[in-house]
Amino acid sequence: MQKPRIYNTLTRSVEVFEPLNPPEVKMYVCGPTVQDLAHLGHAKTYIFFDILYRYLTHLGYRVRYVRNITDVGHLREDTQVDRIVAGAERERLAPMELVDKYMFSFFSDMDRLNIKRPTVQPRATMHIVDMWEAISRLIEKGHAYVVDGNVYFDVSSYERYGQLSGIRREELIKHRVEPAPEKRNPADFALWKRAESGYLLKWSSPWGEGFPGWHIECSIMSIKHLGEQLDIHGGGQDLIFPHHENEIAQSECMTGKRPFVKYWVHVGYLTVRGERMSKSLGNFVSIKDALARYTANDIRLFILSSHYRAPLDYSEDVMEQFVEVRERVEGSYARVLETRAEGGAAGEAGLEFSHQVDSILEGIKASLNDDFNTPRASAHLMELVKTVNARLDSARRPTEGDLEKAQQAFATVFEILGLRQPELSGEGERLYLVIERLLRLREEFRREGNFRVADMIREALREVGVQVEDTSSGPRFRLLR
RNA sequence: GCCCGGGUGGCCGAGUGGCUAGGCGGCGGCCUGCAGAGCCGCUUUACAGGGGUUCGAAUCCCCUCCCGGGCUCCA
Repeated sequence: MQKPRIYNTLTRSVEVFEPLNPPEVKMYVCGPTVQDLAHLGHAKTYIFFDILYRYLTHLGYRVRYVRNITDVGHLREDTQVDRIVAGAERERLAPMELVDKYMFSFFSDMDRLNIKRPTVQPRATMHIVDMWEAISRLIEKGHAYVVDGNVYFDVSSYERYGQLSGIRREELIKHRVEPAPEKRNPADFALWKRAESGYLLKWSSPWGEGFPGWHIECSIMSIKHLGEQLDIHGGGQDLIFPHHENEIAQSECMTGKRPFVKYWVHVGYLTVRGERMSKSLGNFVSIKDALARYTANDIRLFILSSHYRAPLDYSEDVMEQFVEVRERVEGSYARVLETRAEGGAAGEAGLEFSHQVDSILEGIKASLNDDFNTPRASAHLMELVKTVNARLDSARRPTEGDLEKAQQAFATVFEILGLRQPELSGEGERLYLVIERLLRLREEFRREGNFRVADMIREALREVGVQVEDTSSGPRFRLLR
C-alpha cells in the first residue's frame, strides 16, 4: 500500500506519514472557543480534518480523534478579559449559558456539514484540576514561576522555543502590547491567571482563585485523552504562533518526551476579497447562514476545490459555480440509483468500464496520498461523473454489474470526501406520489400532442422547485433546492 | 521593520523542468415536440513584469511591481 504523504509545519516539508504506533493514529485538532457562531472559516478547517480522518480510517488506520471545546481561558489581548466572560456580558448571559448555547450550535453546524464526530470532544472546564497538577509539575521542574497568584511559563527554560513558528528568540523580546510587568521575560506566557473579586469564571487553585491560560488546556487534554506523544496535531494557520508553539514548550517540559507531536498540520485561511474571514473584520458568513443558502455538499465541494494549505476566497459568485458542480455530481449518482431501480441488463460489469472506474478510484487515492490534494481528487470525481454518464447514455444498455460498479464507486468517494449521498425519496413519500401522478397526467397530454398543457404542468412544478426532465425512458424529476 | 505565503485562460482553481489538470461560464453539434439533463467539440499557443540558466521554464536563479498573512485576539 502506498503511504500518504503530508506536509509537516515543524519541518516545513512534505513527509511520508508513519504513525508512531501503527495502525493506531492519535490526532488532536484545536476546536473553537464557543463564544459566538461558527463561520465558514471554521468550516474549512474542520472539513479538512474530517477528510483526513475519513481517509486515514479508509486506509485501515485506527484513528483516535480528539477535538476540544474551549469554554474558558482564552484571553482577549486588548482587555485581558476571558473571551467567554466578554461574550457573556455582551449577551447578558451567565458564562456557562453562553458556552452551552454556542457549543450546541457548533455541534449542530458540524453535523449538518456531515463532519464526523470525533472520538472525544473534551471541554477545558472539565480539566481544571488536571491543569493545575500539570502547572505544579512545571513549577517544580523550574519551567514556571508564580507571581502574585499568576503563574507564567519561563520561555528561557526551554531552548527549543520558536522551532514551530520559526520566530527567532531575539524577535520575541519585542512586543506590541505592554506586557504584564511582573513577567520575567515579555515572551513568557500565562499558565494560570489570578481572578479579581467579582470575576465570574474562576476556580480555586494552589495559587488562589483564578482561571487557566488558553494554551495549557490543549496540552492537558491531548495528553489526557491520547497520551504524551501524538501523531497529528492540527488547526488553523493562525494557531501556529503562539498557541502551538506554547503547547510544544509546555508539553515537552512537562513529560520530558520529544517530540510532543510528530506531524503538525495547519489549514490555510478562508478569505473574502483576499482578506481573512474574521469576526473583527465583519466579513464572515456563519455556517448557519451559509446552510440556509447552500447545501452541505455545495460547501464541501467548494472547500475541496482548493488545497488545504492554500487560502480560498469566498464569494457568492463562486458558490453558484459549486451549486452547478454539486448538481452534476448528485445527478449522476441519482441516475445510477434510478437506473438500478428500473433494472439493468443482465450481466457482469463491462471490462473497459470497470477498468476506467478503477483507475479513477486509484487516481483519487493517489491525489489524497499526495499531501491531501483534494482539488485533484475532485477532478477525478468529475471524471467519474463523465464516465458513468457516458455509460448510462450509451446505446448499449448498462448491465447490473456496471450499475453496481458505478454505485459502489460513488459511495466510496462520497464516504471518503464526506459528501452526503443524495436521497431518491427523502422527505415524504406522499410528495413523490403526487408528483408522479401529475407527470403521468402530463404524459397523457404529451401523447395527445397537447404540449401547451404539458408545458403548463412542467412550468407549474418548476415554480415550486420540481425540475421535470423528459428522457427516452420516460420523465424523471428532481427537487431543486 | 523582521518573518512566511502568493500573483495561472472570462471566473474559480491544480500543476516544481518536456507529456490534456478539472470545474463554472460562453459558443456550436448530437439527442428532444420544446425545454432540461447528458455526451462530443470549441473557447485554451493561460502562467504579474524584466533579465538569466537550459536543447527545453508556469516550474530553477536574480531584480522589480502588486496582494495576503504572522510578529503573543482568531479555525
